[in-house]
Amino acid sequence: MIERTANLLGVVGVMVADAIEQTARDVVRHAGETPAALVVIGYGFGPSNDRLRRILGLSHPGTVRLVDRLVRDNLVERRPDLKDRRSISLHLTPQGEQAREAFLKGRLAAIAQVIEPLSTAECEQLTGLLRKMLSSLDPSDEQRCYLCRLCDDRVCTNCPIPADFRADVASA
Amino acid sequence: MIERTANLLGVVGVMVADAIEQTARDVVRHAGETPAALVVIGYGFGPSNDRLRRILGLSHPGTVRLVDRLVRDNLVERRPDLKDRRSISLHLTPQGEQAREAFLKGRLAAIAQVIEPLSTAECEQLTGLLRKMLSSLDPSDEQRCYLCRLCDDRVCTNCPIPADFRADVASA
DNA sequence: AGCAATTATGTGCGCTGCGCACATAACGTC
DNA sequence: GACGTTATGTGCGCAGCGCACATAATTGCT
Repeated sequence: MIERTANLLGVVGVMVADAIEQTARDVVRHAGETPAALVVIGYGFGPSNDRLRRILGLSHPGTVRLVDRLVRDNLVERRPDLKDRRSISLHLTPQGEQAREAFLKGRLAAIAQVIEPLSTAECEQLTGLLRKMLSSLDPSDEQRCYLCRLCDDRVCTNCPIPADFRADVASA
Repeated sequence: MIERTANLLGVVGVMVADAIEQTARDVVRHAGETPAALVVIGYGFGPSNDRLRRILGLSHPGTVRLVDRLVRDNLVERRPDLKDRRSISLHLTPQGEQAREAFLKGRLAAIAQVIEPLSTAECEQLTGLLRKMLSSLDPSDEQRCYLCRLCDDRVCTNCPIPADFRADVASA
């Protein structure tokens, strides 16, 4: 019965998402895609407004206002893009780096609480199943970026769905 | 490394939650706790505003407005509570029943797509792991209700976290 | 070089979902 | 029958987001 499995995964999925959002509210004091923006900008490749927009799946004005919030909170700064004076380049402030670290750490801790009852062997089992689910997806590049928008790259080794914006990190 | 497992679960959890919310937007045309309200009211025990508020974890005014939306859309009706004339009793209209069915079906379908690459044996494995995670939780009754707020009771057999509001269904 | 089409950013405006403070009606208790 | 409690409903405002529009810089075409 795949339906029973799906139902349980639905409960756990929502539980995990709730825990992550709660962490975001506690640490970043913002909801929606704002914490994801913090994570993505934190990769340090200095994305433009439009690049960020595509990764987060937001409208253009929504992204502008999102960045406004982060700038107002001294978490992000807009730098001029020297190669294209229309564009801006988004970078984290030291406070932003700190907030990003705290959020990612809180995120992992919140999720770890859910898996805590599992034994080490069961964790390995679960890892295998999750990897299989993720690697079997056939999303476009943009969708992959969207999925990875909250991912903690420090612990994401051998990622089953490498988002292509990671490539920009190297070139930054 | 529990952290790598946690990170992957974070990605899948958000993916599942996103898929469920997308279904809600498509079918119910509302976001937030509105689809959950439809599911909970659909149990048919005629919850009061306050009962619903506690299950969904919303403020009282937020719940009133939520019900306003559902009433405006002809999905829910407020009936007088004969035993307590302060209270109201929330029930789905035929349209509401239909919307609830469509949402729950869409939810299962969306999640099933994520599990689809797994074999039958792997599904069983996953079910066991999910059940262990859920049954090991130590939430209060209210938290349990909150977790089950989107659950499809038609396929939830031998629930690891039985929400106590289910008991009201029998007495309704 | 010059001018149109494209691209990137920012602004007014409104919508949805939600919480706080407050008001009102019914219940229970003494 | 008066008072505290409980249940519902109402202004009001805020966060997050999208649409339509405006403006500036780049690209491409001739």
